[in-house]
Amino acid sequence: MTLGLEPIVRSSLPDAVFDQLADQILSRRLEPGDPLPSERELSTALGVNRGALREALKRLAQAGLIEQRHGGGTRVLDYRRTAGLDLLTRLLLTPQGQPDLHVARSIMEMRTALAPDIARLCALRAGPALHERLREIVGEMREASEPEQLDRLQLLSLELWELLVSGADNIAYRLAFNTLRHTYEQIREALVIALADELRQVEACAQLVAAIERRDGELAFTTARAIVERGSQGVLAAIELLGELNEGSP
Amino acid sequence: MTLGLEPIVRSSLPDAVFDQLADQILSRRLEPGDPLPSERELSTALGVNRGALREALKRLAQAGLIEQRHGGGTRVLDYRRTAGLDLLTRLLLTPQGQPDLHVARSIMEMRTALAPDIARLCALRAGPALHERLREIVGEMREASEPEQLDRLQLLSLELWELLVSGADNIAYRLAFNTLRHTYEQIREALVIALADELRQVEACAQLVAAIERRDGELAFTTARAIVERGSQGVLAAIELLGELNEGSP
DNA sequence: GTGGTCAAATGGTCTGACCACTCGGGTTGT
DNA sequence: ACAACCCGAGTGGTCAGACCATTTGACCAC
Repeated sequence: MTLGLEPIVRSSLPDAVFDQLADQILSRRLEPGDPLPSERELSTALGVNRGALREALKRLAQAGLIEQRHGGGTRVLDYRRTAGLDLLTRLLLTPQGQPDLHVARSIMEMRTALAPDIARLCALRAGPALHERLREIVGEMREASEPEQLDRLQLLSLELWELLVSGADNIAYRLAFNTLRHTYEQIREALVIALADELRQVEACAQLVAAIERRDGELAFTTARAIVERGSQGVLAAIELLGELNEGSP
Repeated sequence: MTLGLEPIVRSSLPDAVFDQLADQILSRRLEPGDPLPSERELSTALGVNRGALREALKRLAQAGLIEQRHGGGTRVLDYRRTAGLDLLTRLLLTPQGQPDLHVARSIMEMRTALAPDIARLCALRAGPALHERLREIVGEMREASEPEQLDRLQLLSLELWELLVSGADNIAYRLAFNTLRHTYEQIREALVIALADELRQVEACAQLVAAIERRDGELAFTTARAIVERGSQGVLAAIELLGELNEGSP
């Protein structure tokens, strides 16, 4: 029995402060170079303890959004120059909860650039144990495609790529994949539809796995590229359409 | 007059705590699932105030290394599944200060995958203002290559890629580039030597810029790929050699 | 077994104080 | 008039101790 229950989110005080200040900075209401109010001012203004505020500020500093100088105040940084990829998770959704099209396009492009190389390295480096698990996933994908269950196909696709990334034995790809997956999960439902074409390519996935088992890096590369481009092109086209619509009604 | 002075690092208490715990986790001395001592225990054990400790823990949680549960203790996570790309900065150097070869290889591979697409997008999207600045950089590169100044060539190369990333108009690439640059700067001096072959390709850079000015995405892609592969192959070969040496003397 | 109750341990928050550093303006010496 | 110095206000950094909120598991009643 599935009730569709979701765990209750109990956001802590520092989290709330972090969210609020991060939004102010990312929306350019606080511009790079601007000084932040003092910790004492901020804590009273936000109605939280200074300790809680400081935990939030430390996180903002780690994220590359602000810079604290002992005795010299706190300034807003230009996140486009100082923040790392992890910030993507916060950038995708605007404070109003809608996906930012420019960010979405960026993610799709990055995915298209990385996925083929991940498949290629996986073909070169994965062992038989991983091959076995890849075959299992493909088997489940086939099951989920006869009476088409897009939801399940999406989860299986994620699992497949999880395995491919593991097999690629590249920690940078592994971590970047984690970041992309976090952003992905924020709009998972919308992406089921946008990526439907890609998710339906079960046989292409089977070919990809076969190429990997034969340790054919180049074939794995091109096959993966074909799979991923199918989805990306669909999403990019949709984004372009939406962008033009938005221009008409600013 | 250049004295080669470096700014004095005044690491704060939370930073020191963060470093120490992060090293414990990344070196697997604390394994995923392991419970961390309570905040009160840790703070007395480390000799710092609980507030300072908490700021460090918050950062560890944001980095995806630990998970705090109100009332239920704090556990170590599997950073390979939960951390984002930003962690790369900490992974490259072992606690002893030596570069981790597996991480270095990963970074080189990622760079090789991203750089060509960055150049391609830059060719498609950059405007004349950027073209102008690109030409300037190439000009300076030529100056720095007659009596060969590898140091200066390295800085100019970084500037060039900084501009290319800007021109690509892709926030994901932008942020990933920031992360990679941070890791890069940690071993900049060693990389001057390892990437010498790549840095010397000033004329190839000129061709890349020319391709971008002609808005020829495909040409920019292949030219950039050629440039970057030159350096990566050298580094990868060196890494393989060092790896074999290490196996002989564990 | 099932469910309720309670106490201990843990993380979350608060208060108020003091230390360390930066910065700008006033002072001093020339 | 100018430069060097000094000092105090303001800021971030650290600390101690207390109380609140939640989890957890042991214990108990049914």
